[in-house]
Amino acid sequence: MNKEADGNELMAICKRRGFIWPSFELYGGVAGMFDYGPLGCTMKNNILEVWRDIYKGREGFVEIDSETVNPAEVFKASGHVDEFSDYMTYCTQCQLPFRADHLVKNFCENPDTMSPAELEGAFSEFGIKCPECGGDLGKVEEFNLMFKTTIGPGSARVGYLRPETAQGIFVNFQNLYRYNREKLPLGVIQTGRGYRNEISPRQGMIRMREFNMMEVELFVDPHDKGWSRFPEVEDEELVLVPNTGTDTVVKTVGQAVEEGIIANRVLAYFVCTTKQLLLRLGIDADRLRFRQHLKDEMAHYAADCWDAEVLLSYGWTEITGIADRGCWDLSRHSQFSGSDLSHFDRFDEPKEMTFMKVQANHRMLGPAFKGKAKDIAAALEAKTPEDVRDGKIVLNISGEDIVLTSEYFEVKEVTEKVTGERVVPHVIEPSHGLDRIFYSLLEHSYFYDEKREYSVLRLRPEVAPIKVGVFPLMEKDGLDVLAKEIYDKVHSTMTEAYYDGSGTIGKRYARMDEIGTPWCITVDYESLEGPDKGTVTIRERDTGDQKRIPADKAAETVRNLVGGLGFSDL
RNA sequence: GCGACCGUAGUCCAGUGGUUAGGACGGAUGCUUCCCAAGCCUCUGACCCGGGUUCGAAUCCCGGCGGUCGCACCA
Repeated sequence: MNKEADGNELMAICKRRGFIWPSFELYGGVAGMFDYGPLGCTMKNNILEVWRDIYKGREGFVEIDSETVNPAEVFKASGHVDEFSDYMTYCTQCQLPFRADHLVKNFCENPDTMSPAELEGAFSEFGIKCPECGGDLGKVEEFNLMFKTTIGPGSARVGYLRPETAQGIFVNFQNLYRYNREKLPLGVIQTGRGYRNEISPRQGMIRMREFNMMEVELFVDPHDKGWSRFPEVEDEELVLVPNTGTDTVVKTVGQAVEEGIIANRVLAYFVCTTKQLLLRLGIDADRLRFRQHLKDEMAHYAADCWDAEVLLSYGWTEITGIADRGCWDLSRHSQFSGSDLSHFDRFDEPKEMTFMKVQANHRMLGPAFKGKAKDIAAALEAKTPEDVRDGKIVLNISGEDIVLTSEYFEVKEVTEKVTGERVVPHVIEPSHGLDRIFYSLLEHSYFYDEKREYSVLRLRPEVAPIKVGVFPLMEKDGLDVLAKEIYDKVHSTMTEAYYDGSGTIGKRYARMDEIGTPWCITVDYESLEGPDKGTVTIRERDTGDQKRIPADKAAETVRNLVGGLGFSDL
């Protein structure tokens, strides 16, 4: 066993010590589902708090919490219903799976609109066989990566469990925009579960059917993709794998933008923010890189996308994606809902704008069209000079084509004072897979200590579920009384402590090392009498070094250490 | 979804038709002034589920569920 984590040994610790448990083991288990045990739950919360500290604390973004079950309309607009739903068939002979609509492509007009029965009909009508072995094709089945359900009794209202939390933010854009007093940039964060009905989940916690996300949606002015704090990170280095090749390059954030490797400053800033977050959590810098999505790899909504990848026992694995989703989401929701989801971009000073405009001639329209004149005039003025053909404009008013000749309108130059324009905000999305980050931290902090002959999790104090073990050297002679007093003072939901008086002292240290507890406090006989009366020892996990500190300062000391104070500065 | 392999205490392994399923580690308890998984006592705890064959099944057969790996699928 070496420094690189052995996935099995690590998973054994996780299961044994209560980080994660495969779900429903009592009933045989379900692949791709895991429960967080007490230690895992605490550690997961700690990761969330660090993420919140950066996005809500440092950047001042706002947090919401939206529904996990969404009506179908949401995912029709987002594109997930179409993109995540395929008709599949299997060859009855060689069992290979095929997209049913692809097989009938050469025979039918609109294969993607056909029902399963129509597709099966087409197989027999056109004699379509398995392209691999020529065998008969089986039944056509819909395979959708989203979990489907119904909302309310009956099956009238179709709903889906969200495959990402992002849509909850997009559908609340108007509320959030007003909350932010109609200003951009507008940063919104949300954490919660997403669901994908994976065909065959593998790789443990890496591909889960129900998973936790920490998503950030930053709405920016499409004309301004800068970021005010950009200068702070300009000189920080990033390990990048651009999609122009397969080479890894090291560039500063500033260089990456200047050389056009990363599309814009705001995207680059959040690539860098992601690096800061991951390193602060305890990802090994040598096993972290940012890889740009290939053009054909990009999700249907993404304009540019960088993945934070970490090296795990499974290979390079995506744990965070930072995407520029452009105006896709808001445009689509605007189109499907009929609501205006734009931002009014006020110019610094109003512009005098001169342009050609179609103006209705009300004097002629009124007598000619009577009651319809008002609608016609409005429709007419919505047209542009380019709509004039052969001196005429054709309008369609409630299904009726109306041809207007030039006496009913005038194309003239007008000068207007324009104070701003409506734009659909672009979205920068750093989306973090919480479970994947959680697992990566365990792998990167896993260390087999040759001297001690057991495994140690070198977790950063901020994420370690238990901050300090509190032990009496022996559970008698009043040592246990003092140790329990100290435990009571130190232990809180933010600074979890663990009292242990059983077995030998070495065994207790080992137990704490194995779950990543950074420090242990031990009450010994010197604590009770002699020159060191009133002091206790505190031991550092990674070095085994010990110092004596006053017992009544234990709680304060632990808080300071968690806050970043060095052990050697005690 | 297909194929191969696999399924025994919390964990790792033994048992391959026949008494009460055995060990190690772990966990609990007690003793020893016990600072790095020390020793000793005692205790705890398992044959994935269902059916079949058999006098008798953890063991053989069938089915299911689950796992690992490969293929396929997927971010």
